[in-house]
Amino acid sequence: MTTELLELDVMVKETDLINIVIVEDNAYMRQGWTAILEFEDDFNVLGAFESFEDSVKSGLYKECDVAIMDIELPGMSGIEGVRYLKKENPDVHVVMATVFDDDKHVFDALVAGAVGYLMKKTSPADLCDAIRIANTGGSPMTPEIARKVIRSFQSDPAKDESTQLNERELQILKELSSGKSYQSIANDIFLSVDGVRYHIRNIYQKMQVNSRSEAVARGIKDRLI
Amino acid sequence: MTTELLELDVMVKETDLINIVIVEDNAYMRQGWTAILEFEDDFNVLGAFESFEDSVKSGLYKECDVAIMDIELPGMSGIEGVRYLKKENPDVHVVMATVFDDDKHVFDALVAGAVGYLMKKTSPADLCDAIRIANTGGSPMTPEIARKVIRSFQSDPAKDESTQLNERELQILKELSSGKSYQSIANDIFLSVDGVRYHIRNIYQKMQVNSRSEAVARGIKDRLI
DNA sequence: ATAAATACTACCCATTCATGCGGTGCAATT
DNA sequence: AATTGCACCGCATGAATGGGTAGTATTTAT
Repeated sequence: MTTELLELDVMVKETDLINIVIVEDNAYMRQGWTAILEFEDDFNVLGAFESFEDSVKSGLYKECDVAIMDIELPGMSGIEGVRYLKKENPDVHVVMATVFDDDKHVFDALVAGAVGYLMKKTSPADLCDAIRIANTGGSPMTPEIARKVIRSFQSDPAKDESTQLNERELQILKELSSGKSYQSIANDIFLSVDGVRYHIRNIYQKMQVNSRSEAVARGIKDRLI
Repeated sequence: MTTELLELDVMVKETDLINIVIVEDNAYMRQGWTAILEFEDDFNVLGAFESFEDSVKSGLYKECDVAIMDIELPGMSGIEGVRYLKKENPDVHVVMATVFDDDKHVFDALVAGAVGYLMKKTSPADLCDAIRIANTGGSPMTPEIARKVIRSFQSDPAKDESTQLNERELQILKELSSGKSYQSIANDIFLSVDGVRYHIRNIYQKMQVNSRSEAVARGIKDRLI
């Protein structure tokens, strides 16, 4: 009777439509995506949340096919979210959609279990395509991101000089590891604080990190210190 | 004539009086010390400066017997200052007078070349005594500081459990080394951000450091990570 | 000779950190 | 039953950090 009809209805939806969950803290972005995706005939937006925690509470993941997730979220980050999802609802295809395109974020996300990685500036059409790709087992990503991924497989020892720290940077990295403040380092090596910052930026970029402690940890592990 | 008299005058001063340079950025403290020391018959305050750089520019160190120096200074720190002085004017006896009493600051100062180490709360009388002690080749320091110094010689491997990181702390130290923010760590180990902070405080205290990168560096070197 | 590249210097701004202080709940001790 | 110690939570604040952007002087390349 009624229940059977309802069940049938659900069945049809589940098999025909791609069920989507959106997690994005920016309200404009979230609503924009929701509107775009709702407009597609083969999409069904189950819910849109501003934090990963909220999305979990909704319990929607068990019927979700594809999740679009921001990395920068209040509370648990998108990357932590993916990790969590891979344990609890491993069937959900998670696509990261963020503003970060540095190697670390990309790889962290992919390692954590994301199947795709988009930039937020991706066009609506591409976003939709990405979801369809993810749903059918593919890995949507921009060419730039793809390049990064590819590079990670080839030429592991292909460390060109652009990833090597020069004398100055090495010196500063050592100072960093000793816990000195920028100001102290500047005094030690006769540079302005901003001069020190200039080198530190470069160090972080070369080492693909974004904090002092990461740089120190990596530096020690790579025997640079 | 006049010049000879002047020279004689200087000679007398140099042999009779203890020539002192003060480096302390806090104006109240600086003026207070100056007043206290000027009041003593055997002291001669050559100058009082708010930064080490200023004190160097004055050129007074070449006739200075004892320098009282703060650690926390704008620009070059007191510890860096001592290091500098030990090269340029090694005959100056530097006494650190600061608010820090943690092992690291104490040892850094002493290693850098300071002969004494006082707390700022030291009484005027003790301060004067300290200067006389320093001038005659002694090492003035409070009993607490002395204890720290002594401890550094005895029982190097006497690491009681109070300096060992427990399970929780070790776990957090590892997270710290990976560059995660407090918030991320909190999510990872199911604690509040302030709970994480609580442990980090303890870690820093046990490891005698006061920054994330120092903790990471030490942790790796001590094979805790 | 002019255009890049390099090594800084300088500001700005939001976030993160370090740290002090007080408070809560719980378990072992006395 | 009262006390103490420990793990943790919250709040507040100032300093340090990271990232963006832009400008300058000196080399180096073209």
